[in-house]
Amino acid sequence: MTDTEAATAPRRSDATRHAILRAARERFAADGYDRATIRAIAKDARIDPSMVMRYYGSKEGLYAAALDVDLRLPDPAAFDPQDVGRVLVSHFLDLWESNEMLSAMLRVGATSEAGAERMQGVFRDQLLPLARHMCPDPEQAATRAALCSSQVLGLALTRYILRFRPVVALSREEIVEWLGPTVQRYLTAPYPTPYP
Amino acid sequence: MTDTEAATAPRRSDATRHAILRAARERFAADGYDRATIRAIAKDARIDPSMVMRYYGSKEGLYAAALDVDLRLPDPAAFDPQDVGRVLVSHFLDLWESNEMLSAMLRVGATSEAGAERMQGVFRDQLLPLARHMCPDPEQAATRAALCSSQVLGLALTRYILRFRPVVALSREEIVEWLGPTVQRYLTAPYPTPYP
DNA sequence: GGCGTTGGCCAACAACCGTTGACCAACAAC
DNA sequence: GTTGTTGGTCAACGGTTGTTGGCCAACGCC
Repeated sequence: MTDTEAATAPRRSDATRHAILRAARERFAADGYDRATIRAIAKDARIDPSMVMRYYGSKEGLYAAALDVDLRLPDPAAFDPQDVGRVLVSHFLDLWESNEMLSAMLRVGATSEAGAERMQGVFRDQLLPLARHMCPDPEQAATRAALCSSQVLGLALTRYILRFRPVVALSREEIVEWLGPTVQRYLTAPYPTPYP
Repeated sequence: MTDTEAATAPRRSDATRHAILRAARERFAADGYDRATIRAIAKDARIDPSMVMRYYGSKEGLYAAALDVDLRLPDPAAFDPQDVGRVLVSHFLDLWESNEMLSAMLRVGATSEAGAERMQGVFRDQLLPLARHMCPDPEQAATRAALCSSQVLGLALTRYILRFRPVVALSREEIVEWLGPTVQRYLTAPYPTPYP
């Protein structure tokens, strides 16, 4: 620490910090904001609850640190614009199943005001630029991006949170086949409902 | 009560019971299961918290009584099968905006296991029969009904819970125009994606 | 060796939760 | 007028939560 904000030599406590974050994501994803207690998170990370406070200040602070989400959306130049629907749905499925962060974010978003606002930010900042590149009229980009998120989040909600049986039973390919065209239409269809 | 389970003459306490239920629905819708405390609900209903326990046994019991949801889905014979998408989306919009029960159910469903199971039941029991009437292959009815709910609940989530700005800004007609065809396809399209 | 910093545990606090049971006013029945 | 029922309040219990502060062991530096 003698250095003035230099390359931050790795501290011994970094492992603990990381363990706390990992446990916090798991608990937030499984239990939501209220039921995910600091005590339970600390027990998972095998440290004392007071350590969580010391490293992250408060429960709110821990939540903010744990759910720093990057959707890692693909580059619009990397695929055929006519495939954007399938590509996106497939990507979100990957995201949701490889990482507990999104489930955590969704559960907390449905639980607390702060969580909802953070979620707004994530989808606005990351999905909107892609929508701007894909849709015919840039003025509609926000609306179209939001429509996409309504379907994608609806899938996540029914599949990972509410666990509707038929949605859980769907295979990855079936989901892409069903939702891909929907997302495609929301992003690229010339105007509301120009098909039968 | 002297009568053996007869027409139940209206008691004086019925008003209180009803006030409790109304307050409970509001609180569950606004705060979710955990944050909707019995004390707060009782204060809204202007009675003592212990009355809630007396009338509904426990918080779980209150929740079960407050969220006895009837989707009142329209009769399949009452509209053109080609319009089922728009009819359903429009109906769900009505439902969501006329009543706080659905918001409450969604928030609690995202919060607690019991809430999620109740929600499964509601959509399975009430949406599935309609799907059976509408879709080509009855074997797929469950899947198609679940896909519909994924889109409808995704809309409700982003509009009423997370309050994504562009979704909130959409007018009723725009929503019907955008989501109607999606729901229509999920219910009646002959097979996954038989269009470009 | 002495000593400050770091990483950690322990015990407690104040607040709030669901829940309980004792108590009370009003009213109807007899 | 007594008595039983109904609708309601009040005060408390036991448990859990986020949060705080004091104490302790290990290590690096001089």
